[in-house]
Amino acid sequence: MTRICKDGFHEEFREKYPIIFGMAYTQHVLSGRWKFLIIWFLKDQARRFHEIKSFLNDIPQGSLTKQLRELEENRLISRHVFPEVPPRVEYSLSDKGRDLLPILDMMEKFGLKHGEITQIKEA
Amino acid sequence: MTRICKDGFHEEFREKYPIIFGMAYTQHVLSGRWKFLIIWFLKDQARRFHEIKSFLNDIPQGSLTKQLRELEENRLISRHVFPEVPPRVEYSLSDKGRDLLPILDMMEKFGLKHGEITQIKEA
DNA sequence: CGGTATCCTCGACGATACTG
DNA sequence: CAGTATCGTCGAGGATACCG
Repeated sequence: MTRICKDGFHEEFREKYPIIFGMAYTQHVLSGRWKFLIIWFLKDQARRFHEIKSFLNDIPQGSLTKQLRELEENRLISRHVFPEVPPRVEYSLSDKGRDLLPILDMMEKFGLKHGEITQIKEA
Repeated sequence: MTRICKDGFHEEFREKYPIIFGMAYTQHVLSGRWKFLIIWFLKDQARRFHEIKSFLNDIPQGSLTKQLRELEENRLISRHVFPEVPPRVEYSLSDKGRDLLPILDMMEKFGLKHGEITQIKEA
């Protein structure tokens, strides 16, 4: 019987249980409340820090920075610093990040087909 | 400019920003550490509580119950109680849950293609 | 403009014990 | 067998202030 260990997508899983490894890895890189929105927002063009922040208007700067750093560590996006004053930084999708778009697309279709709002409290 | 509000996939989003609503909803129903593994495990056949627990051997009973309840609330799985002693409960995928399988499949492919292990500490 | 640095809250997750 | 009930931990996310 296949058994899952705590470390989720530990390296040994890649050979032993590739399916689980694959799903767990993808869930991992997309984990976080804003990541898939950021990826979707970058799909057509590079965007500046402030543009992303405006798009996600409720996100605190600190959180956005953290999410962007994680996306960068996982090579889903690239960060481009222009040596200008005032500073200017652009984020764009990498090829790896672009490979996620079909998944986001299917998630969108699933949500639109099946989405029901239950148990959402009013603000 | 499209702007995201805190409530994520609030009802009004369905009309205003269907793409965001769809992705957010799908992320929501799949949120949780074990859910996509449970769905994947149920893909071919109904499974008893204990079978699922054995598959996810590190999961505490309480956590498993909670994940199953949430999946059931979101209509991704069905719960079937057999009136026997000792009790017997089977979980199976609903049609809605089955619609997630292609997404899990793509997540698997993405993970296998791009998965790199970084920053995982040894147990 | 595009960040860091702190501190805090809150809920997911988990460990353990008990039950119909 | 398949759950509840309770309590504790831990870290993501968020609020706020300051910086190159």
